Amino acid sequence: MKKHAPSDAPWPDRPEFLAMPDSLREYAEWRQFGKEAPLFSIGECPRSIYFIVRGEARLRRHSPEGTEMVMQRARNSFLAEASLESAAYHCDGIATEAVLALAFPVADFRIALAECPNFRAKWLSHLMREVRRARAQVERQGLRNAGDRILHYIETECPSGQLLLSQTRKAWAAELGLTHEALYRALGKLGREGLLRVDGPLIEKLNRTKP
Amino acid sequence: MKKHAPSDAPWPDRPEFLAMPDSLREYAEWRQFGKEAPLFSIGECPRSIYFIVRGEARLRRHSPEGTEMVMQRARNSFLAEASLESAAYHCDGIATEAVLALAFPVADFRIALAECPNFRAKWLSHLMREVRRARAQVERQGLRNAGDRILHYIETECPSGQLLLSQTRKAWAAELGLTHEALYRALGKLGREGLLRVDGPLIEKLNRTKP
DNA sequence: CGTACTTTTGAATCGCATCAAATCTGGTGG
DNA sequence: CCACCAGATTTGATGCGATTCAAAAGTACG
Repeated sequence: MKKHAPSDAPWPDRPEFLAMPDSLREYAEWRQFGKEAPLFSIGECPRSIYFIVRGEARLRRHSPEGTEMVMQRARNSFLAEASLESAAYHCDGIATEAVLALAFPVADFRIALAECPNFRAKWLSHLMREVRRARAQVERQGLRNAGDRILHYIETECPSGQLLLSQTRKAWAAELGLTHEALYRALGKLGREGLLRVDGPLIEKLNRTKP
Repeated sequence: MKKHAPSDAPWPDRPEFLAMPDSLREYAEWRQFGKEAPLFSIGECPRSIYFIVRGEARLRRHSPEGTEMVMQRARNSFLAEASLESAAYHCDGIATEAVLALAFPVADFRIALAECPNFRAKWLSHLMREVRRARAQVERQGLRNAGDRILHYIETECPSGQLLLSQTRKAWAAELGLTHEALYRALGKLGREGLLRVDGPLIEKLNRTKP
């Protein structure tokens, strides 16, 4: 690990990070990104795998008409895991706030995966979780109703039924594939119907069945 | 491998299948499923990983209102790879036509992954491809326009620009997250606009830019 | 030949996107 | 501390496109 790690960096606690062999850690490089700064851009050849230590980064694409689509949000986790074997990035990687990240060279990453069984096992788990997450997102996008998407999001992302929104509602709308206006209105409607309790950034699903 | 393999079964040629160690093959079991038969159901504990040798099987879920959502189509490939470590299936696995499949016990599958580097490498590639595919599907569902989804599907699923539809259009509509009526109309419109050449089951994207 | 399903077209409806505009909020600099 | 500004939040009005319901024609299969 390069010497000049920011002193106040919290040490990542994710299993797939902890299982990483020291040999790979040696090659990691600390990098910082400002709000809206690109970690990488679509079409580029992946040289590093990023672990987002602090802040948040996203994988996103833009439709021809300009609508933004969010494919992944990474906080205290890896970003763009599937790029480990791609010849080019399929999405843009953007810091949505100030980001502190560890960059691992892909070649060293592959070697570590081949040589360290424990690390590999955790990485496999991580990938499978990512497949399930992406499929849950597909299912969510398939719901034609704005309210249903909101409820589905809370159900799949928040086991407790309580969502503490760590982003603006506008950004959340993009993640849900909605316009922000549609999100505001749907939140209001769900609140009035007693299906949701909205209190600032805290959004709680109430266990009533839809009439 | 159990003795009574159907004699006319084509031998799978997928790299992740070919790299499989013989030890794992020993434990595989041939299974057949009729049209619409369930390979497994949502909530069940995964006991087998299925490789679809002949025919097609799908991973699907139903929204509360009954709309069908297709998460994965498997032909000559594994189905529900992410269930290898789940306590329960998150989707239904359904044969959309007569299916011949190989069922591998999950425990033996995990052992083979741990012990056979070559197999493991192929499996990792396979998982990452599946992540990318799911994300492409997320992006597609994010397109609000029926025509855009059709074009996106051809672009991402058919490098040649030609799609030979191996399913009914109605089933394709479900995969695109559309009603079949919307799909028919959008196909007609794209044809009239000269963006698509539709000829029975062959659908070809023409390289004109949208006006 | 008949039945079940897909394909196709039509008309009405509904929800979301879009455009517009009025607050509200947090952060910056005077 | 306050004025100010950019962006988020919220509400309103309008239009478009997909859904829905309906029905006819085509197709596969026993």
